Amino acid sequence: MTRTTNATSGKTSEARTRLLNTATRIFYTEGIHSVGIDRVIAEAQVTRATLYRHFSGKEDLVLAYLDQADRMMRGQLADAQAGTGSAVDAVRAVAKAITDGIRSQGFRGCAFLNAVAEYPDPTHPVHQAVLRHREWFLDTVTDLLARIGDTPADADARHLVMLRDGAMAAGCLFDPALIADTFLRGVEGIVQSRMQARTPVD
Amino acid sequence: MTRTTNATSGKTSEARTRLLNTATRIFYTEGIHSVGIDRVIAEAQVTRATLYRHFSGKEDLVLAYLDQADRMMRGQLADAQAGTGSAVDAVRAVAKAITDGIRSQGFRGCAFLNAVAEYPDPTHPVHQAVLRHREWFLDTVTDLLARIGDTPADADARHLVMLRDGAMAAGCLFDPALIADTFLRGVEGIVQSRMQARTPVD
DNA sequence: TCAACGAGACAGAACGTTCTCCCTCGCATG
DNA sequence: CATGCGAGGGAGAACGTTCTGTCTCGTTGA
Repeated sequence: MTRTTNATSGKTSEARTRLLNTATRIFYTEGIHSVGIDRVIAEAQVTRATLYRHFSGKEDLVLAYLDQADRMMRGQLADAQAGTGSAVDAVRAVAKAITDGIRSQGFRGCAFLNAVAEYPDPTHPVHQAVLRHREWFLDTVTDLLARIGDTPADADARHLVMLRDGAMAAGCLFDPALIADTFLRGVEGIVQSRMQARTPVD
Repeated sequence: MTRTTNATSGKTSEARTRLLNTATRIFYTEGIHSVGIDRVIAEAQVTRATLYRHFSGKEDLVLAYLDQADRMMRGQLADAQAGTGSAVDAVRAVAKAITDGIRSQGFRGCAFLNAVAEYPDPTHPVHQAVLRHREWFLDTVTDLLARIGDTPADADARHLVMLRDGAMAAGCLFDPALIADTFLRGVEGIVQSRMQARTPVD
């Protein structure tokens, strides 16, 4: 997580920004292992030395890529929830944000699921970054669902995350509109079942 | 899809079998792009020449790996359905086969979802092999669910496949027992809703 | 006799990484 | 104001390693 800043101003380097944005675009679109450093520095229009001035290596660049994606997603979820009155609306807004992503052009699945497929080793920093992100997401969804009804939200949250994972995985392998529709129906089912606020089954 | 057979007997070469089994194990466990053919030929205890005698290249080996996985999965599903009386039992048997896989040691997610994460190009043979496999699976699930109730099965089948994709993706990133439990609950919900056999909502 | 396989050298390319050299700003100090 | 210094960046050579793929030659066994 190298974060170089201009010595004088507090702004981050332009070259670093270009580098990270280019890496994000290429890694997300084409994968990580199949993309060499040469591709990134060429399309970012920087030199090799510049890359290694800002990042300790390719792995560091990958971690920065995932870190940026993580921040963006947290921001997206915060924005989606903002302005919603009820918890139900908040869940629906989050679900809509997800389907908007799936329907958007250039959608290539979940950056974290894609990354972890290339880093199966649980001890690898990239793998662990994915696990941290997923832990945050599950916790966030659990808190959100807990505000609907009075039953424990853990199982429903896992259910929703499972649907999301499936939707994100299949969104670029099948008709995105159908995937989005299926996901939204599933989420609505979870919401409806929680709104009845029955006592726990177990 | 090179398929070399011994000229005299109709049996496939032992070296080829060793090669393919080794490739299956390593590709599934560690990914594809991060594994060189040196690893495969070393652990399969064959020479480089033998590999290129049976496969035209690494890509061909990857395709054979996925082809074998596809055949195994079709066999698993057929076995799971065999001996089940009702369609409901068949669906439950398929679901159990899936959760058995998730709970099994060495589970690393869906071989096809993992592979497609490394081959995002839709025109690539590996990517297309994944799409063919997924098409078959969705069709199979659709036929299976159509035998329960009298409502159109397409939406429910997409729902079940989405749950499966999520379960397979998260099965090696979270507690497999909880993932399996969540998946089975979701499948049971689909089955129950179909058993009520109400008329189509649309 | 002939196909399958082992052993290993080899080529050519791509990989990530480090290196030197030079230029150009911005700014702090004399 | 002038000077100089250091950081950021460009250009590119070079490192050693690894990769896929091809090659020759010897051996085995049906």
